[in-house]
Amino acid sequence: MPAAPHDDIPDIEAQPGHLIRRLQQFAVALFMDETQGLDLTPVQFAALAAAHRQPGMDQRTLAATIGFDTSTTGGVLDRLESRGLLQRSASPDDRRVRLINLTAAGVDMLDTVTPGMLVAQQRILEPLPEGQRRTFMQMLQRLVQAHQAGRPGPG
Amino acid sequence: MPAAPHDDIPDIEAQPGHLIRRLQQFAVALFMDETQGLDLTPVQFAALAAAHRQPGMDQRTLAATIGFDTSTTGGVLDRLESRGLLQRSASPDDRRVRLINLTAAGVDMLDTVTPGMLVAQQRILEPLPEGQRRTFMQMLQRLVQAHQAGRPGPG
DNA sequence: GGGTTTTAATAAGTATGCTGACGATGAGAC
DNA sequence: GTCTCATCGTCAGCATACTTATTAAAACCC
Repeated sequence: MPAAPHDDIPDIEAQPGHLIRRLQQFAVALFMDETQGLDLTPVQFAALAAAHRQPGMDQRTLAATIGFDTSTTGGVLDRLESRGLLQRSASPDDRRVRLINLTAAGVDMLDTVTPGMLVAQQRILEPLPEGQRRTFMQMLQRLVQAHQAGRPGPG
Repeated sequence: MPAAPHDDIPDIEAQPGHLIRRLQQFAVALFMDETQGLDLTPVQFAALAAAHRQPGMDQRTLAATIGFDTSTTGGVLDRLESRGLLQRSASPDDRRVRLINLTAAGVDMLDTVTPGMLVAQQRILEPLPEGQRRTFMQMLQRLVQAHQAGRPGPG
C-alpha cells in the first residue's frame, strides 16, 4: 500500500468536535480552579445537585438526569458515599433499587461549592462579548436537547 | 411528591459547563457511529492528523497541538504505535526526545476514517438552523482561543 | 405457578484526562 | 569539569466515560 499522503486531511482545529472537547477541558479546569480545596469534581457536583433537587431517586434516574451511564454513575456515587455526602438505601418497593439521598454534610458541601461553581460558569463564557453569551447558551441547549431526543440515553 | 428543596442550588441543565460536557459526549458518540469498525477514537484521530500535518514532532509539541498533557498523549501514542499506525524514533539531537512519524498504515487509516469523521462533524451541528452553524463555530473558536491564551497549557 | 423476559445495579475491561513524582538527559554557571 | 537547574518522557494514582457481561430481583405470559 503506497498511500501517498494526499493532503485532504482537514485541520483538526476547525472541527466542532475538537473545539467542543477543548472547551470542555477548560470548563473543568475553571471549575476546579474556583472550587479549589473542596475536592469536588464537576461530575460529583452534578450528582449532588441532582440528588438535592429530587431526593430519593434511584441510580438509573439520577444517571439519566445528569447524562451518564449507570456504570460511571455508580462509581461517582461510591466516592460521594464514602465521603459521607450521600446515602444509598434499599427501596422498600423493589429490592434491586437503591435510593439516593443527600446527608447534611452533602447539603453543606453543595452550599459551599455553589458560589465558586457559578463564578466558573461565568468565566467559561467570559471571552464572548456579553451580547453573544445568551445566544451561545441557547445554541448549546438546542444542540443538547436535539441530540438527546434523537437518542434515548448516553449509552 | 413533596421534595421541596431549598432552591438556592441552580439548575444544572442551565449551566454552560454541563451543556458542554453533554455535547462533547454526543460528539464522541457521533464520531464512533460514523467510523464504526475502524476502532479509532476521536483523540487517536486527532493525534494521527497532527502527526500527519507536521511529521517529526516530539511528543510534547504533539500534545500541545491536540491539547492534552504529555502523560495522556504518551498512552494514546502507545496504542497507535502498537497497532503499527505510527513510529517513535529517538531524536539525533536530543536523546530525551522521541520523534513521531506516521507509517503508511497510519496514513491509510487517516484517509479511511476522514470521510466518516466529516459526516460526524456535520451531524454535531445539524440540529442548528444552517444560518447559525457558522456563528456557533466562530463562538467556539473564540472561546477556545481565549482560554488557551489565558493559560499556557491544558494542565 | 413456572418459565421467559426485563430491569437495577455491579463488575470487568478499555480509553481518556489530570496531577505529581521520577529517571535520564541537556544546558548554563562558575 | 562539575554543580545546578530545566526539560522530555514515563509511571503511579485518581476520576471520568464507555461497552459488555453478570447477578439478583421484578414483571410478564400463559
